[in-house]
Amino acid sequence: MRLTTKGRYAVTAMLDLALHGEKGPISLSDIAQRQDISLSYLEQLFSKLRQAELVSSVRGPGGGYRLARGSDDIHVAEIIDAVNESVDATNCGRGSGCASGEKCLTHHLWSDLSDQIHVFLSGISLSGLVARADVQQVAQRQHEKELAAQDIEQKIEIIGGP
Amino acid sequence: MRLTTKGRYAVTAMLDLALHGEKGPISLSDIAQRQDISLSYLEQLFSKLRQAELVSSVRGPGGGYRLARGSDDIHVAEIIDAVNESVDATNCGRGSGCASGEKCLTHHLWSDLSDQIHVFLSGISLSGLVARADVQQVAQRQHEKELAAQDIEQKIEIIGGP
DNA sequence: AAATACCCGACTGTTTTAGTTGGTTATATA
DNA sequence: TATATAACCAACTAAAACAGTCGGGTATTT
Repeated sequence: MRLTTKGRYAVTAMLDLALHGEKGPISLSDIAQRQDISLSYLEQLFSKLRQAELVSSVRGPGGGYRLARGSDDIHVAEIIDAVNESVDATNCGRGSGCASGEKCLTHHLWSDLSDQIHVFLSGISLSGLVARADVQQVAQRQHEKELAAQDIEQKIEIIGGP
Repeated sequence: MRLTTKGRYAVTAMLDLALHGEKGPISLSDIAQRQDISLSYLEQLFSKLRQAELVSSVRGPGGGYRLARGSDDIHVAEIIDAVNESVDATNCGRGSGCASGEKCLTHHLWSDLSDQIHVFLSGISLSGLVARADVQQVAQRQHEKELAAQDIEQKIEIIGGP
């Protein structure tokens, strides 16, 4: 179990899907704009999320991604594991001949704690996060901002588009 | 809150202190041998652990480090935070003008979850880890290994030391 | 005086992050 | 059927973090 900003990006993007994915697939460029993440980086992350069968994709215009399962059935631990690509658990099993548990003792000390963290994050679902009041507040603000941006775009179009 | 092998090293080393620190200060070279971590790297980590006032040091021969507080009063979250040097929380407050919470919304989404993880790890103390049966088993094995190593050293000395 | 062991800064090689570039392929729509 | 959209894909880059090394210092015990 590893926790970096990469996992944060993935969780944030999935949370965005859970918040906006009701009416159909969401394009990555939408998520990129709303959550301020580079589009190409999102593509890399979603490639992994798709391999892990956490999302499904629809190609072509109007396409995008949607959650592969219900938001109550997707948990934070899965998302983080999907983008962090397992990483041989610890640096054991290499040169030190750690087979049969003879050496490599530090490994056990940590992996035990790591398991606990994993169990903890497996208990937090996307719907659980969505239900939180503060998250809804943020989503609301993002929605208002989006509308404002669309409004500006329309006005530009009226003044004289390409 | 970040979770990498760096934090694992720090927690493991602190656990070693909790296990062996009863009879006096423990030298870093002892920990380096037992836990198979580079001595110089440990020095860097303990520099930070000392700044965070999680350990205190004794210089000179017979010196080393000891826990600054009781092992029931030192928690995993503190240790990890100490070596990961905070990292401006998230990448906000830089170019995007995230003051007053207007922008930088993704930040809130994540930091909320991050807080939960933090609270969770704040509930796990060193003494809590020490009390675990499997940890004691590992410590016992390490102790036996240590005795065996000392035995070999003695024999070498008898045969003809420097 | 000598050995121990903390303390400190600078340096190195490797891996991971984060992002870029430049495409190809599938598909809805006009 | 042409076009725009948006997923897909691979290779590349800059910057940071990780893990460790090196060469010194300083305090303290024996």
